[in-house]
Amino acid sequence: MNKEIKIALVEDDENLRFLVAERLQSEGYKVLESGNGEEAEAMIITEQPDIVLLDWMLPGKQGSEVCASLREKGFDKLIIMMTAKAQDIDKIGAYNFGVSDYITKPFNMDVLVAMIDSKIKFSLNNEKAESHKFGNMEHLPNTHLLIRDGRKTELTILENRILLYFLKNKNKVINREELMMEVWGYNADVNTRTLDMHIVRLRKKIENNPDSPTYLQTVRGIGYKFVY
Amino acid sequence: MNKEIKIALVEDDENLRFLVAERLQSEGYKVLESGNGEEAEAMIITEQPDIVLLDWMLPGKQGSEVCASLREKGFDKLIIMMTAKAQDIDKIGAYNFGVSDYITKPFNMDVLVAMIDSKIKFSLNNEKAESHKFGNMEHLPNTHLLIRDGRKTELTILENRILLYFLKNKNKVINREELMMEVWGYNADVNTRTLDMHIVRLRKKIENNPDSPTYLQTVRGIGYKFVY
DNA sequence: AAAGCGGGTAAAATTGTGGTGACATTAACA
DNA sequence: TGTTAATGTCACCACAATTTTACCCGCTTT
Repeated sequence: MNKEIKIALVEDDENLRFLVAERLQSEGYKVLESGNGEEAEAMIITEQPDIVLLDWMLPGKQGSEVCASLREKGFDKLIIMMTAKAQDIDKIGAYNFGVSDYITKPFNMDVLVAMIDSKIKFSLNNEKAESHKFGNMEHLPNTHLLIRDGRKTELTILENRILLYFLKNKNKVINREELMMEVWGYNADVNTRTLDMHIVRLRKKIENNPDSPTYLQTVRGIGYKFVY
Repeated sequence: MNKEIKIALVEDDENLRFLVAERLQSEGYKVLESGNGEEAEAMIITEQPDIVLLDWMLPGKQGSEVCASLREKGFDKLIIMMTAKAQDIDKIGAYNFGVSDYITKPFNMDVLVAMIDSKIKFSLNNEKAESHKFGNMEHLPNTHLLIRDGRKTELTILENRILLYFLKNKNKVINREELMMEVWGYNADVNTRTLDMHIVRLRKKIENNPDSPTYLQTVRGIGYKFVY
């Protein structure tokens, strides 16, 4: 390993924390431990670890708060949420807090390590997290954020997915079918109006003047295209 | 089928794999099989199949890892995840690993085939990014755009279709019937004036001086021809 | 229990495209 | 040069595609 990777582990259950920390250390990572939200936050800001493993249920301060707070303070590395119930995350809208990914407890240690390895490789390759700029905006798909002149707007999961697809296919006319396939998958059971609705909502977030869109343009009779 | 479509099938359950592979082959696809994540990865990178069918639960390396790893290595084709539990995918955040779509096991073979067909249809369409140049103009049929010295003009569906047809038959005299057939199909119930009208509108966009067309010329008594 | 959020839908409002008739212009040929 | 048929142009309108408004539902948090 050519660079020491720091991982912050925020978990109040000491047994679990010990287990995870030991395993991660044995994998060659440097582990920073904390069992408390407030403390963790300060530590993370000063230490700037490459990955944060964050428990969802923390005494005092909720994981979501810690996460949102870190993002506020400009922390842009990976945050992996650890949660008890599988369904929680999406329901909770965790991505809106800036969570990059999550793993459900109880988890297999191998899976966790694999996940981290893969994330690390990715973020090292890309140095910075993936990001697309257009006009005075910047889209950070990993954090579901849209930055306009420094001000942040949160995107929902669907908005994020739609925008990302457009950005990957800029200037190309995308028909509704294709877009729906991309967003809802093959078993799309939503009607076309719904897609249009999401376009409207997205426009409100990305367009300087949503009434006359400059980026996300309609192509009458076909679908839309993203121009920049 | 004008092009051989390659599908990589990564599944450790040999019975299932055999069934799927056989069906896909009978549909005319070339199938590359693998029951192991590591091996599959190498194969996919070298073979570059058009679609990867990837089991989520693999011995050794998780499907998610394989997927993420493939994406890192620049593999940008479709990856369809096959998973046991319906809820898993969204919960797991599979899209973050680069999964394009998923199908839940047990699945109906017909559904799988339909899904693949439909996916293929799009990804093949996407490959062609044609462009036709004439004079100081450039026509991008996929974007419905006409670029004249860097300035863009939008084309409507019909304009785009008509222009494309002319460009594919440059210097050839096209009679009205043929053109109407091309644009409105065989049950065209529009009158001839309508076609002329579209020619006029198109000329306004493509001709430097629409009053005396140089590209889209009239062939009195027959129809039109596109000269360049 | 109530409020807030994401996301889906129906229905009304709006808009742009394309079709048409009426008329002008042109080209061909006597 | 006059006649005629073919083509060009204009202004208008219908209609379908799209946008907007307003609402519902399920879920979560307080």
